[in-house]
Amino acid sequence: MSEQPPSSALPLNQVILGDCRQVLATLPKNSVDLIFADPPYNLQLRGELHRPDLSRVDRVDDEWDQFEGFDTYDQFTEEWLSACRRVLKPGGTLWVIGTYHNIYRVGGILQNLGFWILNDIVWVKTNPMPNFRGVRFTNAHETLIWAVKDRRAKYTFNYHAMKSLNDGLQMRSDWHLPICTGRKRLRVNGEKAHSTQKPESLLYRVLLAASNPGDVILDPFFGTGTSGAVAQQLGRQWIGIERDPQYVEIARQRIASLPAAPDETALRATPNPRRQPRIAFGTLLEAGLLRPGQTLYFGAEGSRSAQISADASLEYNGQRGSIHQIARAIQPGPRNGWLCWFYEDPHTGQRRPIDHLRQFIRNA
Amino acid sequence: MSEQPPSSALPLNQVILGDCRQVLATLPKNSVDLIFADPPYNLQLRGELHRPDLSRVDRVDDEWDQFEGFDTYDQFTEEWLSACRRVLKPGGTLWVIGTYHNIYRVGGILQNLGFWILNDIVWVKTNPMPNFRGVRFTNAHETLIWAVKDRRAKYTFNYHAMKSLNDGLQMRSDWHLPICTGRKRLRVNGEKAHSTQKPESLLYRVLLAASNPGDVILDPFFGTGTSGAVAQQLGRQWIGIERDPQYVEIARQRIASLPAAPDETALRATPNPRRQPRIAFGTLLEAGLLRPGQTLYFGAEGSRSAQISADASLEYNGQRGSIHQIARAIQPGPRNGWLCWFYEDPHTGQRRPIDHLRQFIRNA
DNA sequence: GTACTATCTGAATCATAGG
DNA sequence: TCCTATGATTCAGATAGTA
Repeated sequence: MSEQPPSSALPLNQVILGDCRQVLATLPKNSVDLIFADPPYNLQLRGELHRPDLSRVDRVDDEWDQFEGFDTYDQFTEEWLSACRRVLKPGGTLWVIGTYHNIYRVGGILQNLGFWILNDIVWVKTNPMPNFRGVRFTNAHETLIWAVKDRRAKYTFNYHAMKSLNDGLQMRSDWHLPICTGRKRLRVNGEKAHSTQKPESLLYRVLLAASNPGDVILDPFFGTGTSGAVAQQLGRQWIGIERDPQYVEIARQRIASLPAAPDETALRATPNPRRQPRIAFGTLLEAGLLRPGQTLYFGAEGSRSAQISADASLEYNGQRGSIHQIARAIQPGPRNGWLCWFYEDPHTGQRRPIDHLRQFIRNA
Repeated sequence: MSEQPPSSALPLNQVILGDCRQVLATLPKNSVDLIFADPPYNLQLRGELHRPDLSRVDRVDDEWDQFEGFDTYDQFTEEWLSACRRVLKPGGTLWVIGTYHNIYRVGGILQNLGFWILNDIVWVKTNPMPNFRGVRFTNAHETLIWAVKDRRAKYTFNYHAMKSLNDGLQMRSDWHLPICTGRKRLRVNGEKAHSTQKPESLLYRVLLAASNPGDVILDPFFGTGTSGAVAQQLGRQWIGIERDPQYVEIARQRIASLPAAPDETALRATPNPRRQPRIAFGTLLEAGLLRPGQTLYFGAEGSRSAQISADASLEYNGQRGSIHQIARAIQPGPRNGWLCWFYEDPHTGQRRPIDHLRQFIRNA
């Protein structure tokens, strides 16, 4: 769980009707853990919402108009990305999904705003729509960008949960998932309710990877509410912002009809192995497991050795320092002294790593 | 074949030493059919990285990848992209490869310059380097952008060749190919000659998809010349531009030592779509296990033989078709081409069924 | 020659708590 | 902000060496 959000000020688990640029300005800054955004592809598509004559809008072949189109889209993009950045916690992360029509604009602008890209992910569609005219490659993927607000801040990544989800191997940046079809596709009067409904499997992986139960998930282009539905089922809090009243209504009904969230044990992701309490090397002396003057050997077989001083420093060829420092002096590079140094078992005469003695302390 | 290039003015099949921004300015405009560009990625790596076994990762720290910031990188990008655009024919296409470090800058800028994106392609690596610290997703892909100079112009896309290469299914925007390792990786004194050498299979697919024999292929960041080597083997003309004299020398030697290009019939792409076996025969070509123009023998001892075309079809006595179709043409009845056709082992001279190579791929 | 093992490596924005 | 100590962390494939 992340640090406590000022959740009293947040309209949690609600769909808010409005343009995300204005709505986001009303929310407290540094209050959201994760933002998932599925923005409109370009200005032309946005225009389609207002003007019925799609073909005219689509026939932008004049170079100036084209540039004009990019300019307007870029401005829109910069506005909603800035507004998102303000409400994110420093270690909060942004996910944006798009295609080649818009993702290069979005990616460049979010970098300019100071977002730090952690990965880009390709959603490889197992069942994409073919290219009917045979003039290009089948457009079989979409791209997600995962970025943190502040490069130096600690972000949430449930590494072990992802590894577990991927059958014991590290989760990779290519996700092979089917598109949303069949019963999962929301319909109104037989027609699909939203033209770009994302599959819940995609959001499941995003939220499981980069948030914890109780975290606040915000979606500035909520549409029919896939992100909210998955957040609800995964025990996350959510905020949806959507401009279209019809979508808002569909999303509200969709989420209201969900079963109650599973209990918390089911939601807990594969945890990181618990951090072991820190034990100082000197503790081994105090416990009598090693004594001053005793010899430690570098490696299980090598001949190099050092003497333990009463203050738990090692003495080696006139040098003096911690088990880590002396190990690095012998073999430059990152060294964990606990694994480098061996003591001689007084009974068997065998060498054992001093890490065994530390385990002994920890278990006691 | 595209319209006639003013090839007299072009320095064909040569590596030119110099900065591509200056060199491109000396070439005639509207003269090049396809540009493949693998620009510096601007990786911005910080400290050293070690594997869990404490071995050090040999990072990309070449001088050519150092930029002061996004501003400098953007300016550099705009300059080389503009210079490329000038020499391209109106229907010529540009391919650029990159990762999230740079591809959003590059993609945005090329759109601003008037390039029209046709597809983006993800090269999904079958054997990427893992994320050793477990703090992100394994970075398992790179992105290629395919764009045409003039949106209204006719560009080259060998749809049926791609379909044939993909075993009768439309070629998709996700390409699953291994990275360049082992013997294929050029070395100097045991060290890799170039830190970012691309696999030939990737260039093979690019050039087969978007160019025709005789076309002029230009690479402004030639490096050790993978694009030129593949162009040569596919019967395309090529121009390489490279700043580093060492890379230039390596590339020249590499291409000079190639076998002669196969004849033109072998290179002609299939005019008609065909049916699909389970494993694509074309994969053997992409993997470099067989090459265009190579001879296959019908049976382990017979004298009948056929030539392999670049799009993985066979040519036999003026007939053209899949390994199965041609096998049936020779011996009517149900035939499994994988078991009928034999290749000659280059070392032992023995004939072996191509099914061995399929097994090799399957095991790999 | 074969089978098995050990070693090496690849475009990577690769840690964090505590003093 | 910097420094130090401690701990957490890898997959596929090729090659070389050994039995």
